[in-house]
Amino acid sequence: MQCIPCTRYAGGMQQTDAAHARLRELIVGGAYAPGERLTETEVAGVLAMSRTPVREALRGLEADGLVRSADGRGVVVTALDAAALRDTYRVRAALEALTAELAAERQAAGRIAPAELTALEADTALTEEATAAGRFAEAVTYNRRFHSRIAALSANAPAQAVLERLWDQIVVSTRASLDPPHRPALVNGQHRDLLAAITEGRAADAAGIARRHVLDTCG
Amino acid sequence: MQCIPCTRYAGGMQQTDAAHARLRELIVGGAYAPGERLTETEVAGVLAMSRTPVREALRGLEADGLVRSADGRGVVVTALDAAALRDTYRVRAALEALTAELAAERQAAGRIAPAELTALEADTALTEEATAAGRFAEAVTYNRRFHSRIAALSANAPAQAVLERLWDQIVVSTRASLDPPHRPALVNGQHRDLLAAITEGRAADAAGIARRHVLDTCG
DNA sequence: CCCGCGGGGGCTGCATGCAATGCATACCGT
DNA sequence: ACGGTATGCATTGCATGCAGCCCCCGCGGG
Repeated sequence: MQCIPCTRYAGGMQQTDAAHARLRELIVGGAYAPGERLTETEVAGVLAMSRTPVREALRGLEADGLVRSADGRGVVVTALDAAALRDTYRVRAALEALTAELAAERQAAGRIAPAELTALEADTALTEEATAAGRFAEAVTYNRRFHSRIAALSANAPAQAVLERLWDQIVVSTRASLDPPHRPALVNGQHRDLLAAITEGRAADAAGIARRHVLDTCG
Repeated sequence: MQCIPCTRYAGGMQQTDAAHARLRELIVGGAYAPGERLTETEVAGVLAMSRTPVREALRGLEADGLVRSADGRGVVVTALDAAALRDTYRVRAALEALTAELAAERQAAGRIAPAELTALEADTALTEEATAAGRFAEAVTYNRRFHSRIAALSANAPAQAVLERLWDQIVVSTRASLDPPHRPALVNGQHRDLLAAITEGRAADAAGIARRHVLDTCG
């Protein structure tokens, strides 16, 4: 269960937040399949808390697009159909283009620490290794980290937040078909290209490569 | 109090949804100023319901980015500073470019009813009229409707949803300074250009114009 | 006069009770 | 045997009670 960049796991961590985080992990991790139904009562039992925080957590997941309300009958894990998935990929492509562009601009302006780029390179290498070794689950994790890191380098919080949510939704709805990565060589090559464009501060190139990359992985 | 395209005001409308919708109107409408503090108890009193639905509504508004949790002391209406506002505008620019591009593509494919384009033209004209007559609040309303309509024409639900949220946030944080529209002539001219690009199915042009338009209105 | 400290109040967070709703099922009449 | 209806159950939505926390204010000591 890849512990995704859990935003602010520190501080409050009330039961509602705990329930939200836990359920998110379960859904994104595939423990609950798309289409599966969750009732507050049942979840409350599983998480050993009362229905109130569970209820709020479910509403939060609904706002995240991970579940849909079943109109008074609990919630259902969101299953994006092909069309919705394509729409989502398009939004992601637009935003990854933006974050890549911004990251490249910041690099050109000397506002990015070299260690950040090194880490990015490391993720690229790890993704390639895992792919080559057939450890696909691991590759997916590194892949996501690569993209998340670029989003972080853009220093654009709203874009970052939206992208995280989109990524979650995509993971859930493509889990069934994602195990064999589509074209590993293409993907990894594009990662290299993108990394190079950012490193060299070529903003427009970075944007174009990122967009193309996302749309290529789409279907 | 511009009655924004209230999504699905029909059907369920439980107290939680009512509270969410009502509070959103109040915040976006400016009745609650950025930085203002809201407590569940107080809101529950004002809306004449118990704290439970209010509590959920506040969480929903937080997910919408309209309020921020004051860590146990209620919530505070979000006030975006200049940097955050610029980041938000950049995300909006990327997404408006996407929706304009998609709308133009759909038009080129003959998938858009002429009446839709007529309505778009009408909004443009109304915006111009209101601007010329100095009725700025009205102009803002038509302006938003113009952009929302294009988003709808893109037939991309995720993009549409994100854009609505961004727009709300921007309205709240720019209300103080928005009353005098920045460069009316420029804005209206860009609307015409965008409308033309979409009508003629020039997708790439539409994307570029939309992006430029949003970034120009930014600051 | 300033600083530390303790009590009180307000507010949240959670649990639980209650009523309403919608569905499934079983029963009864034909 | 079949259709319609009534009943029971599962489950939500909301209200309220209770405990904990934090902040503020006032008081006493230095």
